[in-house]
Parts: sequence; C-alpha cells; structure tokens
Amino acid sequence: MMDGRNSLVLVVEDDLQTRRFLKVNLGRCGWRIIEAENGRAGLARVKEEQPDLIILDLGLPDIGGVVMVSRLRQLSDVPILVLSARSQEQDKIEALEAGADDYLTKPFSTGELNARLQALLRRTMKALTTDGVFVTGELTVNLAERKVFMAGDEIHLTPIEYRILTLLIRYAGLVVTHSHLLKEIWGGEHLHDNHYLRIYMGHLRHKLEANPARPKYLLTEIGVGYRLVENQAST
Amino acid sequence: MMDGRNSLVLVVEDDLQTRRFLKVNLGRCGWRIIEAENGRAGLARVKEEQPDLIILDLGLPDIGGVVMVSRLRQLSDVPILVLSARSQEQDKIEALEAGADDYLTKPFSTGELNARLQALLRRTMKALTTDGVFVTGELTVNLAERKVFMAGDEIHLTPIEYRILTLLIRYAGLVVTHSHLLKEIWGGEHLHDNHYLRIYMGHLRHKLEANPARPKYLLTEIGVGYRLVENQAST
DNA sequence: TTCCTTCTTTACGCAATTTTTACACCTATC
DNA sequence: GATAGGTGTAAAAATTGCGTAAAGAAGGAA
Repeated sequence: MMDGRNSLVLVVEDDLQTRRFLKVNLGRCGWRIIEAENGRAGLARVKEEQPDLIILDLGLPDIGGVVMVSRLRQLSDVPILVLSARSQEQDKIEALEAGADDYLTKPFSTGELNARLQALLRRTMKALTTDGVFVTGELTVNLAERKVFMAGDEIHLTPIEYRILTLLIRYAGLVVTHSHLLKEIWGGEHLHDNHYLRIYMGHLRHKLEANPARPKYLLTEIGVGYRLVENQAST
Repeated sequence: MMDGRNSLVLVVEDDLQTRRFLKVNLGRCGWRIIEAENGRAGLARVKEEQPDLIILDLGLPDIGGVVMVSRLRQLSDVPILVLSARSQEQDKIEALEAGADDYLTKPFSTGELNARLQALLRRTMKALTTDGVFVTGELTVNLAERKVFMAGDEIHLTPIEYRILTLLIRYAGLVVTHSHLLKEIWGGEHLHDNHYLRIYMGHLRHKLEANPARPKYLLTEIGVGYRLVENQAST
C-alpha cells in the first residue's frame, strides 16, 4: 500500500469527471482530499485549510494557469503538481517557471500520479528535516552532535562506520555505488575492493539492525551498492 | 487530437499513393508536411528546411536505403523513421544499424504511425523532461532510486535485467535491435548470440508481465529486436 | 610498557546471479 | 506434413558476489 496517509491534498479542477476520478483513486491510496472547482475557490481553500499538496489543472475557467501558480506561491510554499492537457505544452513550461514543482499530462494513470505525489512530498519533507537530524524508522542520527540512536539507545560508531552512514544518509533512499563509497571513504585507491565495504556494512548492521541477516535499513543492491531506507514510518 | 503541432515532417517516398496517404493523415493530426519523391531531392530538402523528423521509404529509385540513412546522418541528427515493405526485412535492420531510429512495415495504420512519430519526438525532448520516473501502464520505474514497481508492488531485478530494462526505457516506444542490446549489455563480443536476450527477456516478462506468453509491455520484433510499449495511460 | 580501540588482512561458507545446456514452440515455405 | 529459422521455457552447472568470523597490525592513552 502506498503511503499518503495524513496528507491533505487540494484538487483544483473544473472538470467534474476528472475531479471524481482523483477523489476516488487518491482516497483509495490513503490521501485526504479537498476540492475546488475554480481558481478563486482554490485560493480560498488554501488559506482556510493549508493543504500539504496541491493538484492544479491548467485550464481553469476563471484564472489562467500561470497566474494561478504565482498567486498560490504568494500564499505558501506548498508543492504544486500541475495537470495539463496535451494541447497545453507551452503553458506547462510556463507554469513550472512560475513555481510549480511537477506536472502531469492528461490522460495519466493512477500509478503515475501516486508516484509523483510521493516524490513531491518526500522532496519537501527532506528539506524540512535538514536541521541536522536524520530519522528513519527507529534510527535517529543527530548529525550536528555526531550521535546515533537506535530505538532510543545511543550507539557508538567508529569513524569509518560513521562516515559510511552519513554518506548513505546524504543519499537516503538512493543506491550508493560501491565505487562511490570506496572513493569517498578510502580515497581513489582500493577502487575495486568491495571487501572493506562488506565488512563495515556488516559492522553497521550488527550495531543498527535487530536482525543483521535480514536488514531493515541497510539494504544490499547486489552488484551495485548499498541503500539506506528512508521514510520508514515507524509502525 | 494528437499533438504534432509545429513539427515539420519530411516524407521521402517515391510512391505517389503512399505520399498522398501520409499527407492527408498526418495533416489531419496537425503535422506540417514537406515531400520529396527521391533520395536526391530528399537530401536537398533537409538542407533547405531542417525538418524535425524524417519518414524515409527504403525502396527509393535513386539511392539505396542504407546509403540514404547514412547520408542523412551526415547532415543532421534528425530522427528517422524508416518505411519498409515486407520483402525488405534485411534492409530495415541495416537501416537501423546505419542510424535510423525506428521502422514501420507497410501496410501500417495511421494510429501506429502517429504513435511512432510521437515516440521519436518525445525521445529527443526527453533529456529535458526526465524527472527520474518512467511510467507506462502499471509499470513504474524510478530511475533515480533504482526501483521498479508493477501494479504497486516493488519488483526486484538483477543487474542485467535492470540494465536491459533501462536501455529499453531510454528508447521507449521504439525498437531496440538485438545487436544494440547485446553491445550495450555484454560488450562487443557475443554480437550474434540472441540467446542471452531471449532468456533475460523471458525473466523480465516473468517478473513484469501478468501473462508472459502474451506480453503487454515487452514486445518482440521478430528478426529485429525488442520494444517497450510506452504511454499506456489508464485514464 | 600494557591495555584498548580501531583498522587491515585472511579465510571460508553461503546465496544470488550468470552462463551453459537442452528442448518445445510457432510460423512460413516447400 | 516435414523442415528450418527464429523464438520462448526450464533446468542444470559455473561463477561471482556477499556476509561472517577471527586473527594480526597500527595507533593512542594511561
């Protein structure tokens, strides 16, 4: 199941059918929806309800797409996903320049919409938590104080272990390749010796994972590198 | 309807009837058309008008298909769609290897033609719009995170499987020839061993297709290569 | 020095992946 | 129908890559 729980999405769209489609499908994925059928109403609802995300149709009857985006931007920094018909290629580019964060061309699939919405949320979340503390599931890393906690207990990491972890945090959710890790931690020498990595990942897992044989946070991407899982909403 | 506005298409085709058919149907879809009835004229018009896309018949009276493709390639990087009769199986492969981007076998439908032309155009614009997520139908590939989803479930791919898939995504909607795939994945050695490809395409279909025997996404182009279907938008 | 922590090196068992091998299929042509 | 070319499946064997344990080496602090 996708993870859009608790997130409030405002749909600004004049076409009833599309609105209904969005309501049903987003609702099914756990998003909370509010609606507006024109630009004026949309702006009002943003002030009232402070949504976490806005889906904006570019072809509104009362306010043009670009204008709408910039007005929304005056109100808040909420991520905006723009919907455009095929005939509005130009509008869509202008909308992005005016401050929209992503776009989707009609018709689109539920899967695609979901993927985009989550990517948007994740991007903005990440910016928020950049106060020096990284959290995923039961793992908390205080980068400012160089402290690592697992399920409340402070964990001592050696310098190399810590550097590996912070590198993974910097690219949380993404795969960091063997060569990237090796280069960053040991310098350009042992470039083809994944051996060290295996050992240190073993150490990290031993310290951070409840079951090192079935890691929840530090995942192996065979033949490629390692990945630190992000956004593990703790149960 | 479809979006070919502003795009200039050069049709190089000696057969009057085909030319007329293309002119009417492409015009109706919003493409702007210029024509040439032989290779020499075709080359001239490319220099004069700099089209966005070329449709090239392989059976021209004055210049052979392969030669024509390479001459065009000397002039520009414009995407080339090759038209071939059933009897020209071999020619079409050579044309692709000479630098053509896709092919269509006569007779073809307007819908097919349009889809191909758009895939070609999109490919040239793709560098701009790639946000790291590829979607077609229920298949979602997050290239940034190196994750693959089918109908919401994450699918694990092995390194080779993933590389094949991403190569197909890079040319989504277009054919990728056997030799292209082999060269890209295994290097210049096993160049005539389609065997590996069959096996790995089998694996991919097994993992990504609901019914591997009747693939919806990973299509076989007999004698040529494979094609990943794009833009399967489920309203 | 001795103790302690950390890093490096070595060795080995296991699992995932790739390669090899073998065979069944489908379609078109003769 | 037989045959051949291109194709898809299924399983093995071989290879590679991964994880663990444990012993030696380097540095720092008491």
